This record gives sequence, C-alpha cells and structure tokens, in this order.
Amino acid sequence: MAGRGNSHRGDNGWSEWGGYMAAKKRKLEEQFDKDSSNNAKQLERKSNIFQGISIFVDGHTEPPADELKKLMMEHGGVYHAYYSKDKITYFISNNLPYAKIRKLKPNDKVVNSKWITDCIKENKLLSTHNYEMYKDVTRSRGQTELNFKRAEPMKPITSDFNVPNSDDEDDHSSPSETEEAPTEDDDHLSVLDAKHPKFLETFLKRSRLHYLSSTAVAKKVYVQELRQKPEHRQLIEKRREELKNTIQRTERDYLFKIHDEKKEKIYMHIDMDCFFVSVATRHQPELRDQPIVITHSKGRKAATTNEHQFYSRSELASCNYAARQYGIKNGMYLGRAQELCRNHQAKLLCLPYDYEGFHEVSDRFYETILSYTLEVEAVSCDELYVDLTDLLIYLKPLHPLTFVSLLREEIQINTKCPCSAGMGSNMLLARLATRHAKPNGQYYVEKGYEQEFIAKQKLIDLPGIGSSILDKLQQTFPQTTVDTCKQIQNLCSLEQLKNILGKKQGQTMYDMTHGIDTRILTKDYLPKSISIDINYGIRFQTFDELTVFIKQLVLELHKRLKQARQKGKQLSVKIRVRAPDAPIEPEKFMGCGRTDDSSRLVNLHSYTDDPINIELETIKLLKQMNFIVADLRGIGISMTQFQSALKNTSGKDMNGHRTLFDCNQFRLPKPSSTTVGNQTDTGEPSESFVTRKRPMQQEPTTTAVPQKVSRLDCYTPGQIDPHVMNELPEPIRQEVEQYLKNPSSVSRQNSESDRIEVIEKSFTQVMDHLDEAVLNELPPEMRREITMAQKLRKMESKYPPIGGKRLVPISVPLNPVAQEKSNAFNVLMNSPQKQPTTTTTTKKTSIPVKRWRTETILNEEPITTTTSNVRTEPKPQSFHHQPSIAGFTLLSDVKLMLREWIESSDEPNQIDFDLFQNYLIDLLNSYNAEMVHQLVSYGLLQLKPLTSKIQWMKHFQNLIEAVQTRFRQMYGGVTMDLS
DNA sequence: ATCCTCCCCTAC
DNA sequence: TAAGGTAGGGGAGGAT
Repeated sequence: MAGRGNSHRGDNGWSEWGGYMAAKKRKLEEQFDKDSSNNAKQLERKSNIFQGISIFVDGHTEPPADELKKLMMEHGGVYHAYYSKDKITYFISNNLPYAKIRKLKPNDKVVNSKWITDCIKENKLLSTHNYEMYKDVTRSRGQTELNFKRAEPMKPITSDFNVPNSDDEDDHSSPSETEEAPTEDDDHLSVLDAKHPKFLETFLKRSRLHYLSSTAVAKKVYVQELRQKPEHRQLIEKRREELKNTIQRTERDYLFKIHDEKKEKIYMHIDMDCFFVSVATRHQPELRDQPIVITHSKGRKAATTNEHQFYSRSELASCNYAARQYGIKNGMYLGRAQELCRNHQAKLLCLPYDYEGFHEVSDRFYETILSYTLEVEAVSCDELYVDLTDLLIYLKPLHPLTFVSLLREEIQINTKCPCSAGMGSNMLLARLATRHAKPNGQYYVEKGYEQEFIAKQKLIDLPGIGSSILDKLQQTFPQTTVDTCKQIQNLCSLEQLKNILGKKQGQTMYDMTHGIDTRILTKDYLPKSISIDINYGIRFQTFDELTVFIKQLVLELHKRLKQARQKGKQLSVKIRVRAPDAPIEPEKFMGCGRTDDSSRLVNLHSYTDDPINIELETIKLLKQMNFIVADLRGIGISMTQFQSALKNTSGKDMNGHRTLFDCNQFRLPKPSSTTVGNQTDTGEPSESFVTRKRPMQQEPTTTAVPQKVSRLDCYTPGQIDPHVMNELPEPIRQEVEQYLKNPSSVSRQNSESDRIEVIEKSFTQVMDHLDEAVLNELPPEMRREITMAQKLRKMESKYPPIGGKRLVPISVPLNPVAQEKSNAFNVLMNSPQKQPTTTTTTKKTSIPVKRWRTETILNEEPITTTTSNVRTEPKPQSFHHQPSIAGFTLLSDVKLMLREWIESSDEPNQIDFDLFQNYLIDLLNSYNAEMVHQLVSYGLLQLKPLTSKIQWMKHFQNLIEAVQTRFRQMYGGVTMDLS
C-alpha cells in the first residue's frame, strides 16, 4: 500500500527519513545504552536468555513497548527505539501492515510479543517458529534496492521504520535516504493531483471507497464461481454433517418447531462490526476499549493547544463502538472526531489502513459461512445475506440462534474479529435485526413478533432510505417529527406515499414500514455497468492535461471491462465542475468542494471495450459539455448495455472495420416499439456465453445422486437446484422434470413429433396443473422458477422469442413460428433497448427479481395477458424452422454472405465471429449438422489459399473447436469430419 | 402512454 | 494536507 511512499514527509510514520532522524535515532540509542547501564543496576538482571538478541517494537503490543524494553534489559537483550536494518534481529509486533512488511530485510523476523514473555516464563530462548507472524517476508518486495539515484546506495538504511506515535517526526525530510523505487525520485514531485502520472494508481490503491466497491463485486463473483464447483458442495455436505454430529442441543432447540413445515423462510443478515477497525486491531483486541478510528492521517497534532490547531480533513473510514459513544461517525473528518474526543477527555487512537488485513479477514469471513451453505447473497466484503431455511431443516431441531452463535463463534476464531447477525422471515427483517444485534451480537425477529418489531424501527435505518428521502417525508408533515415506521403506518396511505415519493419508492416505503419484503436472494450476478470515477485531486489547467488523464482512466476502464469480459454499447461521461460561488480550493485538501454535475451519454455503434474507441467517444462527449477546464473537479466514465463477452474471446474490438452486420444489406429491421419497460437497464444476458458455458442439453433435473459430478457441474443458478428437486414430492417432481426436459435430450429418445408433443404436454401439465395452492407447497426457489416460467410464457405470447437458447429451456420449442422469423443474432445486431422482450425475459428467468413486491412486478409487467389467456399453441409442422443469420436461411445465401464477409477485411471482428458461431450452434441444435459442415468447409476453402487471413484462421480454429464441442455433446463424443 | 436521458439517492 | 469509488434503483421531464 503505502510502501512506495510518495510523500517526502514522514506523516504516515513509514516514509523515509533523513539525516535528522538518523541523528535523533543515534541519540535515542545512546540514551538507551545509558539507561541500560544505569538502570540495569537498579533493574535486576534476571537472566541472559536474550543475549545477542535485539528487538524493535512496532505499534501496540501486549505487554506494551515499555514493558518489553524492561524485560529485554532484565534478560540480557537489546531494545531499539528505532528500526535499523543492520541491527534489529527481531521485529516485535502483533499487527503489522503489509506495507511495513515489505520494508523488512530478508532475514528479519516478525514475532509476536508473546514470544518474549514465553521465553521468560520458560527461562530459555524458545524457537520463534510458533510466534512468527509473516514467514515469507522477502517475497514481493520488488525493486527496492535498484537504481539508487542519490547518495550511498550500499549504506545501511537508517530509518525505514519509526515509532509510530512519536511526536515530532514529520517536521523534516532529507534527501539522504534512498530506499524508494526510482520513478518517484525522478520527478521530485509528490503525487498530489491528477496531473501526476502516478496519481490514478496511487489514489486507487489508497482509496477506501474504491476498496469497498471493488471488493463488493469481487465477492459476488467469488460466491457465484464457488456455486459452480462440485467439490465445494461436497465440502458443505461434510461440514454440515460434522456440525450435526457435534452439536449439543439445548432445550430451546427442541422447542423450535417452525421449520417442520417448509413454508417459513428464515433469512440471516450478517456483517462484521466496524470492519476496518476490527481488522486493524485483530492482534491486539485489548485496544478495543478505547476509541479507535482508521484514517490516512495520523492526526498527531490534534492534542495540542486549541489555538492554531490543525484540523484534519482526513475522513474516517471506520470507527469502533468506543468512538461512536462520543458521537463519532464513519466518514467524519478526523478533526471533528478529535474535537469530540477532547470534549470527553478521551484519547483517540488513529490507526492506518491495513488493506492486506482487510482482504484476509474478508476471505476468512466468507469462507467460514460458505463452508455451510451456498444460499448466499454477497453484499460487500464484510456483509452478506444467507437463506438459512434449508440448512436449518437439515440441522433440525437446532434453533436458529444456536446455529448462528456457533457460526459467529467460528468466524471470531477464524478472523479474530467480531461480527453481528440478524434473522427474520424476510431479508428486510434480518437486516434490521442485525442493527439491533450490534455490536458483537445476534437477534432473531421471531414469527409473530414481526409487527411489533417493525413498528419501532427508525425510518432512517430502513435500507435504501436516506436523509434525502426522509426530508421529503418530513416536509409533508411539518407538524410532527416523522421518524419511526409506526408513524408512517399511521400517517400515510399507500397512495399518499406514492404521491410523495413516486410510484416505486412509495410502494417500497409502504411495504418496508409494514415489514413486508418479498425479495429473495440474488444469487446470479451479472454486472449492468462498469465505470470509473475520480472526484479527488482533479486539477487541470489545459485540456491537454485533461486528455492525458482521460487516457489513464480509459485504460483502467478497459482493464475492468476485460476482466469482467464485458463489452458495452453505451458510454457515458460525467463531470463535476466547481460551483460558481464555491471557492477555487475547497477546505478539504484536493477535494472537489461544491460542484455542479452533469453527464452525457452516447449509444455506440457496436459493443466495444476498445480503449481507443472509448477514449475517442469520451473526448467527444467532454467537448459537448461546456466547462472551464480549470474548474473541473471530478470526472467519471461509465460503460453500460453489455453484450457479455464470450468466454473464449481473444479478439480485440474491430471498430472501424466494415463488419458483417454493419452492412445495411444484412441488417434486419429493428423490432419496433415492442420494447418493454425497464428493458434497457437489464442489458444483455449474453445468451451465447451462458449457453456455451453451460450447455443446456445437459440434464439438470435427473434424479441421479447429488454427488455425481456431471450433474452438479451443470447445475446453474437459473436451473433448479438438484437437491431441491430431490426433495419434491414424487408426482410434482416428475412433472417438473418433464417440464424442464430440454429439446435435445428429449429428442434423442423420441422422434421429432413425439418430442414436441412431450414438451408441449409437459409444459401444459406443469402450467395448468400447478395451481397456486400447489405452487405454494413448492420450495421458494422452485416457486420462483415456475412463476418466472409462467411470466415468460405470457410474454412470449405477445413477443416472439429470439433464438433457441434459454437458461430455463422450457421456452425453446414453444414458439417455432416466431423462431423462424428471427434468431439469436438479433440480440447482437440491434441496440439492446430495441430488443424484443424475450431477451430480457430470458434474463429474468436467470436472475431473481430483486424488488420489494413480486406482486407489484407482475402487475406492472406490460403483459396483461392472464394465465388463462395462454398463447396459441404452435403448429407442429412449423417446428422445422431454420435458424437464420442476418435474415438468411438458405445455404446459398449464407455462403454468399460468408464470402463477402471474409473478403471485406483482413482482420475479422470478434463480434461477427461470435454471431456466426452462435448461428452454427443454432444449426446444430436444430439438427442441421450438414449445413454446419458445408459452411465451415466453405469458409475454410475461402481462407486457406490466402496468407493474409492468418487472423481469420485463428478465429476460425476457435470457432471450429466450439462447434466440435457442441457436436460431441449432441452426438455422444463423435467429432465432425472437417478435414 | 411510453420511451430515453440526465440526473439524484443510497449503500458498502 | 489527502487519497470524496462505484453499482444500482428510480424519478422528472422532454421527446416520440
């Protein structure tokens, strides 16, 4: 983190020092020597166990540094007040940030202070083996010894480390130290603002907010990936088994009967208590009684006189509960926090960020929970929801509170940090319960107590409700102070709330204040936007300077898009410009102060992640917005409307090339106003990606044992959990299995007409016979799938589906007539907002609706068709449809197009390849392998004689591989002959 | 009436 | 000094 300190000042306590500090250190050590010789006479020399051992103590230890110093002296060791590379043999610390570790020399050992006390207890020098905190200190220390620019390269470095709490250390710096990497020395500048080439990197590395947002995404991805791993499911089974065998049940447990019927859901919300502080003190928990905050500033000058006091505008990333007691809050300026502490004669302890530690604790937190269940929705690095329903059924009659206390205990052991958990019958109640539980506690809103509980909740504590929304409410009722749910219950009707807050927010507010929340866990994560925003340190004089920075931003954005394998079709740029009446420099150093914000977006010609293209468009947008460069205080670039990039995408974006589907001749008319509300923000569900990754002809619903790898492997979030499936009552299961049977697997056993019949029949059975009563008997997960399927079906009656790919394969054969008209390529060819509904519907089947009221959604869905008004059944004969590409279905047409495409450019466009590949796979899916063979051979024929088509050949190889894979899947391992 | 764009709000 | 990022939901109001 701060390892490559850019500052010349020793403000964080870990920057380099100069001659001044060297001199001071010498002086202190002389003093210590004197102390030793003088005081040692007073101090009884008890042993020589530390003969030849010298230590440096970092930070807070138990016992404290003073005591350790005394102990060293009593037992023949040496204590150094300052770190010195050539002298220290042991580095005593209970909590060492990674930044400091990086500065240790190769043989340094970081040892827990307990080693010293234990040695004394045993009266011998113990091996440090069990006390070492970081074994691999030398790893990744990078180039710190390289290329010294000034002064004595080989001279032992004096003061890499200093005593963090010493008082007068940041007054001087000196050019004599040389530890840092050359680049920082080169430009003699601190990385102050965005003009500095390293600004972005430095800033992001240190930004807590960046940490929070990036780790939140990372955790969502992590959980999702874990869900795909069969071996993890085995681990869970093992862990559950262990738990079941070891727990001793209490009387309370046996009284817990709710889960005897499966109807009642139990959610848990769990998060770490004051995460950053807990992590920073995890090896010195005894510190936690005093007020502690995490800041970049050390805030050392605060305790001096009131006059001329420096007022730090460093924001608190986190404060512990001892600090909150004085009114200190997260996000507050350090100066203010110090003020509050001073008012209470309390001393505020400022600790630095320990990003490495955050990662470590966060990982362990997640690992612990995930070892019991995958019914998890990740919220952030230290917070998540769990659907405990199934787990508790398994552990029956274990009481939820018993389970959660066991879990929390395990988390405490694994992370050395406390956490709190709330439980309730919905996610809202669970979340509010957590608030009630904090710190370090748990709370269960039991059945029957929901109303009582919700009524007393503060409105501001409701998730999604902030001061702004609260103000709106308050303004409507000037006569009373509105602050609890109860008050809203009494004061406002649903209509009234909708009037005040708008339709959706009004409904949400109404539901929440009544304790209603029908959301279910969002388990499949698909990003809707990827962006980068910097609103700190933005100071430019010229547009050129800005352009240089834009380049960096765009590269970073590109990196993120690549990493997420996303390409977007809509780019938007946001700027913050100093408000006319705001001072040029705000009170916060390099802050943005009060700004006027504005944004512009552009719909791109094609899906892209290409930095050059993005940069170009960004600059264009910026130029559209009139602003004075010198007044720019913040900038953000955001990509939306994704076509999820394909897994095997290697290609760059080929913008500017004439591409297959840019040609008007190939363009299908845009589906006109068939778009449905909110379609646009749901983006592209990337059918081809999903399909290829988890081919749907695999059988998610067979009754094979859950452990069977092939089956677990192909379980996807959009499909029904096999475990759930096995728990269904037999008749229902059969129905659902049939209903879910996908066309290719069915058709392997049946003739085509049989197949249609089977599918239609099973569909009808499921849809018509699973009435609401039955539906309610189903596990919620299943219920959701069915509900979605019903919705999907309704929508399809109005809007024809595109293509043959579905996460839930039920819709595949349903509307062949419509399929004939269009195909999956539309998805990629037309702007997303113009896509027919099915695209979105597909997605909705795979992503749980995350809303407060499912009913609302259903009602608001633009499809008004009722269940009885099912769409007309397709004519069987029309099932023999041909997939089409760019509107063509005839082999000769497609061949012609293929040739034109190949001739159009020496560098193919990946998107086109993706489209083409999808088409071929569609052909395979409709049992037209012959045509696939013809087309691939034809393509190869076109390419082979031309050396200029090397890129094409590469792409073609990939394509052939994908096609072969699909072919093998369909025809039991046989490979298509393409020689 | 239904969209799209440009915001604003909230959360971690 | 200080590191005020980002994703997502949704409303207002103009365009269609």
